[in-house]
Amino acid sequence: MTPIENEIVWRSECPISSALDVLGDKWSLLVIRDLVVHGTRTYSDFRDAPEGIATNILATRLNLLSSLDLIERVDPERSARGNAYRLTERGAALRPILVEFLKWAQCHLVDMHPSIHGDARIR
Amino acid sequence: MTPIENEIVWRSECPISSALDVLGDKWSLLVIRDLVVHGTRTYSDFRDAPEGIATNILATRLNLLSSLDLIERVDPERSARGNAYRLTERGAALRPILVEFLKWAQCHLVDMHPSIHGDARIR
DNA sequence: CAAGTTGAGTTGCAATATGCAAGTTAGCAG
DNA sequence: CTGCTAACTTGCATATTGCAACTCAACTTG
Repeated sequence: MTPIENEIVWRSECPISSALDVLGDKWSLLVIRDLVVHGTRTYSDFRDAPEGIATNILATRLNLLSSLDLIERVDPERSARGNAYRLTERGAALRPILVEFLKWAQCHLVDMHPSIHGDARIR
Repeated sequence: MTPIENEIVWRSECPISSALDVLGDKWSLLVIRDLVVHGTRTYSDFRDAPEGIATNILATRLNLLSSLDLIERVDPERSARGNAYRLTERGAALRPILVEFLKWAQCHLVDMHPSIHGDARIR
């Protein structure tokens, strides 16, 4: 087990910049998306999502999001195997961000990405 | 002038994933933020923002966002010098995403980032 | 209970992307 | 036409991502 360095470097005191210091990459919000859509997800569920996240990236993201208290194990007592992840309250509060991304993409991305799913909804 | 490769690789047909294919990095949404807050910004305005974007990154982001029609020059006829950028309609439609990031950060990031600006508003 | 299978990661290394400093170019002011 | 400066570009060091292979512990099957 590597002692993971989770030091976030805050680029400024701007809240938006700080949110992007945490979530501003291609994968973190997709992990959150899967949890918003499905409620709980195991490691292999995430790994098998259509975007194809690499397993090392997945592991570091799950660790980072856990250490920031955005996600947690469904059963903290049990071992990793079969022990899914779910959103904490703080993580669930990211939902409106995903909703706005969804709305924007459906309005403004359809013409540059023809096969985009134009009528998806977050349940 | 380098012939810039602007090929976006779409990881899936999911709209949220596609939005992150475009905007999922630490800098793009900060450029948008500056334009949402200030209306127009020149190259040096962006460069001098507190987050300290490197000039090569800034140049590639401005090119990318322009080619995606999220931002544009205020005066398309004139040369670069003093010719600010502004949001297109498509870019301005990103505002609600930034608003949700702001709200989330102010609620949930204050305790892990003490000096965050807790009462900022997007005008 | 030994052997195989599967979930949940690690590790090593190649390919990209980011960060930093310095250099270049083209408008403008005088 | 000379110097100043905004707007980039380039080169190179460092960090992050992506891919494939490997480990390891937890079940499950005979």
